Amino acid sequence: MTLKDIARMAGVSTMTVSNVINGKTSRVSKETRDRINAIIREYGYVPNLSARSLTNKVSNIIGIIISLEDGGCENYLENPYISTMIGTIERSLREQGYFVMVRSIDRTADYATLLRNWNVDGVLFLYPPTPDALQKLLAVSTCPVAVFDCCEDRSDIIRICSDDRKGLYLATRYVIERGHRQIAFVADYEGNAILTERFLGYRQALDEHGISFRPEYVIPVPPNYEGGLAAGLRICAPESPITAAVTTADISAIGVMEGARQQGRQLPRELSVVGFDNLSLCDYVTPHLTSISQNLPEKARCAVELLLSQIRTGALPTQPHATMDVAIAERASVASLE
Amino acid sequence: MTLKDIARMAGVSTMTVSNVINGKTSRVSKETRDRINAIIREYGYVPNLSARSLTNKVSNIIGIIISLEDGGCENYLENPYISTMIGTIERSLREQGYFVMVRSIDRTADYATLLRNWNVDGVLFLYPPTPDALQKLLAVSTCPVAVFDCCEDRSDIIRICSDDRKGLYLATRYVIERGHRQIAFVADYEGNAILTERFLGYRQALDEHGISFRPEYVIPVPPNYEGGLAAGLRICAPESPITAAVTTADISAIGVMEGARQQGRQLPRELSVVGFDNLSLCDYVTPHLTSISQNLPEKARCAVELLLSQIRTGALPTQPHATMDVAIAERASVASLE
DNA sequence: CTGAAAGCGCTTACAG
DNA sequence: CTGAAAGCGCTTACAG
Repeated sequence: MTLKDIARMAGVSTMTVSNVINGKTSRVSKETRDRINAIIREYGYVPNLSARSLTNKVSNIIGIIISLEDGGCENYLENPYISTMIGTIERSLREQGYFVMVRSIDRTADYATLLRNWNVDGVLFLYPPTPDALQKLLAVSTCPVAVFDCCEDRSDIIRICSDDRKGLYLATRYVIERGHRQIAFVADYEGNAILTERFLGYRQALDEHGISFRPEYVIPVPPNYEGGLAAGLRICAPESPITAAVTTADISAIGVMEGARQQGRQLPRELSVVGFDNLSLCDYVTPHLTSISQNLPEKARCAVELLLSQIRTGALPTQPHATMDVAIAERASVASLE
Repeated sequence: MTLKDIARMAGVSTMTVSNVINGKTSRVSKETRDRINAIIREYGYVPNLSARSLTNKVSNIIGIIISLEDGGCENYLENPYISTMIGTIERSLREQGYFVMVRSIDRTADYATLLRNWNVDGVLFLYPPTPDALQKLLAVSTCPVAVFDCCEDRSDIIRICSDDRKGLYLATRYVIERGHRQIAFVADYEGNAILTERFLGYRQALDEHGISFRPEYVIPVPPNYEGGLAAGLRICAPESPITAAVTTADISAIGVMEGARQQGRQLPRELSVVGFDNLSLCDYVTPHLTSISQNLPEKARCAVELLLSQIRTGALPTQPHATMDVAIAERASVASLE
């Protein structure tokens, strides 16, 4: 069933049908409009969007790009963060009449090809590419781009971040207020903008409370389970004076707890830990993990809104950088020291 | 840059360019072929797939459908199972030259519309719809369909299951072999084909070991965290003789453990628990959860293979129903009784 | 208010 | 081995 079929049935031209479908009601009399709409409903006509895309030069397709280039998300497959984001993004976009293509990319060329294959209207990067990779990707981009958690100070793309500095500030202050003074920061932040932000939050909380920073309390591990485990083992080595650890991912925090346990520590009494992301995972582990919550659905929706605004107006939003607020989600993984 | 541009540059017709691109090499002389390929490479030509889709009636788009109809996956957003599947499916399809559209659907009409909007070549359902819903969906399907974990005995679609019965048989036997006799089955299986399969595995293991089945040991809760929690509280009520629980989802098992803990039980000593799915979650909880592993990547790849085979040959595979083997992944959540 | 025509970028018989 | 023409299903100026 095509426009032509409907036109024939209604005894009008395809152009008139097209006008009705696209709501250009001013150009069609009420009678023919009703007649055409009745036929459309009766036969369940559905427009062919490839054809529309071909003439309109817009596809209503948004790409969710998962960059594999820098191995930054080797285990994205099992990351509940990813499903949460994809799910919320898909739903928001669908409500706005868009379609979601999910695509992992190995090389910049894959990305360039995808965009032109389908006339993609806009793309969302779930992870920030490295500055170099981002530069290359933007060079070949043919549509608006939104990047999550990209801390680079550039104003030519949409960026949606969380208040990372505040996140670790809150986490660190929280443990300080409970009497901790020997606090580890678990993440290899150097060279990573977002982790550096978080590190600065940690520093700020220490400074405000007159606790001097000790470089040896920074445990430079990747923010995943294995990294956390290694950190936990080190933090809880015999004689270690550290009583609390702040992390940059729930998974990392869970690794730290496991490491502490392997060193024979009782949790949370002998080591307090704070996560980051506030995944439902936090309720599953023992002790339940106190974490920094990001409100992922809001983050996803905010990105979608900004991206669609750019697509529709053709202009970058006046405020293309949004920072989502964070808060501490208190559970049971931090002990008060007496 | 279009076919026409290339044709002009090479001094040939668009048809010749098209033939080169589509590898119909027999119809073009080597020289013009090389000339055209050089131009394509130089200018980085990328075909417009909407146009190709329009003429070819095939789109190379595969839909991953997430059915919201029966609320069966209310919390799919944070389910790592989903990201694992989407990730693996996307990668397999990409390697075969296909594109993935992810789409949640509220009503059958959404689905019908999607398929015709884009001439979708095939669809994958991550969750089995209810039999009724499936019937409706198939009635409007215009392409091959593959459904995960659909136990209905129908041979007109591709179905990829795990050996659910064996899964719970293994889980139950495992705890029996460790001395347990009072074993709860945690899931409201009635009316759910897949859960019924698992229940039958539980029964079989009991029977084989001469343990009589007790209906009151079936805890009819939904297979999620909250359901597990409720089950755990009940299983570990004072005076309850139950010493072990087998479940149908890791999340459910984690809920059971939490419920047991809330009743003051020591784990695993005072309650043994087995999960299902073997998510990485199992390593994160305390005690580490013994579970039934499904090999999700293989499951995803198998589905992709069968689906593409049907798309390419136009005929349902001779064996459209695949059952993936399962195994027990031993961790620390089951205690041996003396 | 309505229509005939051209065009989006591609492929496929059909001729030569 | 190569090309001219028609067509996929849609929309958009341009006329009337």
